[in-house]
Amino acid sequence: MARPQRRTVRDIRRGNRAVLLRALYFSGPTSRNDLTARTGLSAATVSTMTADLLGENIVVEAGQVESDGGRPRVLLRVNPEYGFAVGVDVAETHVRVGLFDLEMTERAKVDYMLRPARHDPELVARHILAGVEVVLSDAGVSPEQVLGIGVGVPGIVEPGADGVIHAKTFGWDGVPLGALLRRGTSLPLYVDNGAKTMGQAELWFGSGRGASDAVIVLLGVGVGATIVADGTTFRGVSSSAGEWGHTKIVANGRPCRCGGRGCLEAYVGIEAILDRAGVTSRGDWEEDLAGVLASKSPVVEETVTYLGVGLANLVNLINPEKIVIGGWVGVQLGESLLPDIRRATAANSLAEPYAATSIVLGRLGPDAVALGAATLVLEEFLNAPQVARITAAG
Amino acid sequence: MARPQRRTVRDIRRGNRAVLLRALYFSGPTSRNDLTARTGLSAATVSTMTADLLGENIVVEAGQVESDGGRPRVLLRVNPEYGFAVGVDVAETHVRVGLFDLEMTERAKVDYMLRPARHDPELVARHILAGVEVVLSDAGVSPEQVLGIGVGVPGIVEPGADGVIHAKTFGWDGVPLGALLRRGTSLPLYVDNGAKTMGQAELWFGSGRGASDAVIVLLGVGVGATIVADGTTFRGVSSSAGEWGHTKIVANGRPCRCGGRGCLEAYVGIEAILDRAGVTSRGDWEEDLAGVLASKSPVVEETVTYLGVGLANLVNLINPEKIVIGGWVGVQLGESLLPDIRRATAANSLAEPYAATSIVLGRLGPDAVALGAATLVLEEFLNAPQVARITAAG
DNA sequence: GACGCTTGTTTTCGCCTCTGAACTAAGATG
DNA sequence: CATCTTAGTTCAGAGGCGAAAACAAGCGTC
Repeated sequence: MARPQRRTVRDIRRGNRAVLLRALYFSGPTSRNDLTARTGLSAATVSTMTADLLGENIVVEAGQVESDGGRPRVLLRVNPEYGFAVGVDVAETHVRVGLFDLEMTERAKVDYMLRPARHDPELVARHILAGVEVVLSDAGVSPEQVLGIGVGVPGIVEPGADGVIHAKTFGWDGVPLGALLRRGTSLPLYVDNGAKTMGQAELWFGSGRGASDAVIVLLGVGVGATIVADGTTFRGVSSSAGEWGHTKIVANGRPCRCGGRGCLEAYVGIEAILDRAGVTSRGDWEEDLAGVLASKSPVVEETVTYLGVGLANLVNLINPEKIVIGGWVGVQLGESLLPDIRRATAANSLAEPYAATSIVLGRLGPDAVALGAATLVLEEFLNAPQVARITAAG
Repeated sequence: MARPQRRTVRDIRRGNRAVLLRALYFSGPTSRNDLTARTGLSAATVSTMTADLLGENIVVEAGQVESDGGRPRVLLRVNPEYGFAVGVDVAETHVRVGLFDLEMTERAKVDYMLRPARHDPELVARHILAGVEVVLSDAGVSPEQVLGIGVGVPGIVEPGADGVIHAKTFGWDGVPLGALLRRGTSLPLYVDNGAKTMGQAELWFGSGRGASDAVIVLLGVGVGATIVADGTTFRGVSSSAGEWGHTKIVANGRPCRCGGRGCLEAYVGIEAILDRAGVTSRGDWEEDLAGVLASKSPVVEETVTYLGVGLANLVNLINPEKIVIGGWVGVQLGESLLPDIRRATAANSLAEPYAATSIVLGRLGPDAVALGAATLVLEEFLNAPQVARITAAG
């Protein structure tokens, strides 16, 4: 029934430091003066703390701003090169590895194609480890500068150090990807579900920015969601919360590749849409979907309705401030049909929660999964900037 | 993106005091020695803090326990009579007001019948205010000893001081119940949805005890849920999260009294069950339901299936550690059909989250709503024991 | 250009909290 | 009654915060 186990006077410093660092990160270049206002800390505390951070090279000066008739403000910002984060997207058809600086600017990236149905865990792990070396050397960054590696994968990731993955549709059942990777690197690892890392990206840098209660849905080959409660991704007891794609919207409905029936994914996943439209794919799903959308087939309207039902269930159950529709299928549908999707959602929601929700499209492209994975590293950095690193660097 | 705005050294004391008080409350009579172990605080801190609490009469001694060969331990407990909480249940057919001590023992209660379709807000408010006076005088408790009044109501309660309620099925649309009550009392008020207060009760004192990620569902005339994430009730952006009864399980299905179609409530709410079974009620729904359950009608199996779908959606989306089935319909169904309900849920859930969930029956009776409402007061007390009160009392 | 005015940043000082260690309390044992 | 054991209290020290004084760095004015 709640477990805030705060304790000693040192925790305060740590906590306030995190607050300050976050303010600095998200407010761009800011003066100490602004920071006192933004954080609620006293000027004295801001002064000593920024002095620490400057000394550790986590924060750097960024020019001055004249203030009418007084001492000019010195602007401060997080040093984007203090450290780097690797973000990895393990998808159905490829493994993508990106290197980001602390501002989440991509410095290098590399892709490895996967032959469908060839998702050998060892191979994937080798791709990732090779990719890390490639992006580091491409960008001229040394491993000591890397704060961690975030990995977004399909399926359910067990909590725990081994990063064990269950992804039925991927052919992975109990694959300890984290352990496999740890054989090749000693950097901190963060393995998470890809829909969640994409959600993290949209929440921090995309359409979800600033929302504290939000749902970011991913529509693609699979269908998933990230539920954000009070600013934090909601994971549930075994980290599998958000399996929206396999919630049932038609009791005893269409069979789904998960083995169940009537799942949302069996109506609005790309394979389901094409199947229902009677399209036999020649390989390019995006083109196929464009064709369906252009055809004015009744399947389009049905899809919108089903999607509306799925979204409405989120509205009623979660009562989010914002719903972000992401994933390439989601964006492609949304670009032409967003008003219809909103209408369908409204028709199936209670009035009050619907009125409190805005439904928008994601605005990060296909790199969102890798970006979000890197953001896991950033989040950790902002929460507890390692003093150990600093002494090593200094 | 998270807002832990901790600040000064005083917050530590407040936080640690709350930790200590909670440990004391939930561990029953305990020695200071035990408390150091339970809270992680140092013996010194426990000593000074318990001295404070004893001085304020919030904590009292409760005997001794000999320890083989040393100084005996002095047991401490929260003083159950330090203060009292009023819990109110505003239901379709009655208003119930209960007075509880800090141990949540009911000291007095009173009921007021409501004629169906006669839910005049003024009348309800008068009943509540009258009820408070009655229970106080029955129990010989003075208003100064009351820490607050919790009220559980149907429908959606807007966040804010006025306790504005939207309950379509109740005929209330924008009723400021909080404001109405404040005209007759100056005690702290906590107005919340009845399904949520019931959930609170089951979470703190019933089958949900100890779970930090749980869902407590209420099946009765209406159908709702309390979602507990990390020990805290999840409310969403406008406090309406948990409207499980109006999530859709059959796209375009049976019409629901909310105006929508295919809602879970339209299949497993009591009216829906009786309607689908072709029963014309003669007024006693409990008896009617017992009749349907005894009849071996296929409606029973269907109901279990629909309920399983609804529960499975919670399992997939929320990934709770525990699902508690409450409400009189839920308990009546569960008593004979729990294994079937579990089976139906398993059939519609993903394997991993289902394996992590246990589905159990609620064990608090029909008073759970009022008890939970009073628990809102208790929760506040445990979080921030008012020093103002103390100086006034001492 | 000296002086005051304004605004931003740092330093000083007092107060608060926690903890470890020394100390006191209260019983058991022989 | 001396000693042992366990429980609880007191004290000194370290670390943290905020208010306010001090310092810094410009502008404007006479």
